[in-house]
Amino acid sequence: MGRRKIEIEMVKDPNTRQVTFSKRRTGLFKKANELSLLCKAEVAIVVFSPGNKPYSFGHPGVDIVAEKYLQQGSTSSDSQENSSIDAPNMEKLEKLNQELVEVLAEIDEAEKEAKSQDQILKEKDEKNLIELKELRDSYNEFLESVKLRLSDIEISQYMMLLAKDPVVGVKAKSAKKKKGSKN
Amino acid sequence: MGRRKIEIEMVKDPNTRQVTFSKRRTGLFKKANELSLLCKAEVAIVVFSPGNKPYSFGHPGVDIVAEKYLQQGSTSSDSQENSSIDAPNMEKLEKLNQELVEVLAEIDEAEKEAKSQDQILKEKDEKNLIELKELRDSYNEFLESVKLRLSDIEISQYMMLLAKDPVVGVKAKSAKKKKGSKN
DNA sequence: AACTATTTATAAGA
DNA sequence: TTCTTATAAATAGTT
Repeated sequence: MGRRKIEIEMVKDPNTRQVTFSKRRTGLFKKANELSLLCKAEVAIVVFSPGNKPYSFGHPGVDIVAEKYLQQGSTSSDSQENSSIDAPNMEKLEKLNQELVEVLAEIDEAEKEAKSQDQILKEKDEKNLIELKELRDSYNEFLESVKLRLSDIEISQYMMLLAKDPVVGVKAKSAKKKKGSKN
Repeated sequence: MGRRKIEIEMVKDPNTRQVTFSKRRTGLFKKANELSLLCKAEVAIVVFSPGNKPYSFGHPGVDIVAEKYLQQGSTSSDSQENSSIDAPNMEKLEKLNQELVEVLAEIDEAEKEAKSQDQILKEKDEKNLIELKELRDSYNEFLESVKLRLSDIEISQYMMLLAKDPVVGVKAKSAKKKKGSKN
């Protein structure tokens, strides 16, 4: 899909190969994300770059999907009653995932509304200004939630390390509440 | 990429959804295969269809790649003690933080501009429209990067948790491909 | 399951 | 390295 067709075989030039990897990994993850959204499917991907660096994508989470797969894939003929991951951190991660899903849906909605506004705005400029402000609000809201989730992670294990490089101070301005649709 | 553009949201019609799932799952696996061949990268994908049926792809194999992940996840393999995070994970968080900072700055700027737009808009409403679009774009961009990074963090932690448990028997199921590869 | 009109991904190039 | 842009590839709706 580029300037010219290429054979699907190892790219010889290391530099080009790295570039190709980055582009295609991004594309792969994007596709995976779309698949999960369009079909309510759960997806988990793990990739090792040519340099052997690990990358992963998961919706609702690599851990969750992997766990599910392991459960079904290897009929739990376990000798232990240890069937699920038992760690307080796990709970936090799941919660995080849940929130992410919700926020994503919210953002998506806001985006659509913004689109439909596009048309209306061509006639009403004032209305456009209002929309911009609202979008900004939901924007801040989102940032805040992200910050909270990061905090959870920190608490789990990264706190100490992050101490020297604290999570961004999101200056949540007037993060009202989600935008209401008036149409 | 079809007769017409579609929104990335749950396909309502069950039948259409199933068809979409099949098509896109095939496409996703194909992309994964190309990535592994072009870049000598190792890839593993697990997907659950809307009907909750598992599908997987792996090169050289789901189990192999998963295993590798587990291995790397617990670098310090000589201690029963769960050592803290390693440098690579730390890097990811820092990178995430960095991006957050950048986006915040961007938002702030956009906000200011929006304000000044208040005046200009009384004369030029089109300009405002553009502003709205740009804000929305950076919005999506940021969302995506955060989402991907969160996944990375999740997997890292998951690996560490799992390292304590005996994970096994992932039987590579319907992996479409089966090309010969010198592992 | 095939077929295309279109959209999307991306190989080169800047 | 990030941004274009020409082209290849994926795929939504159709048959």
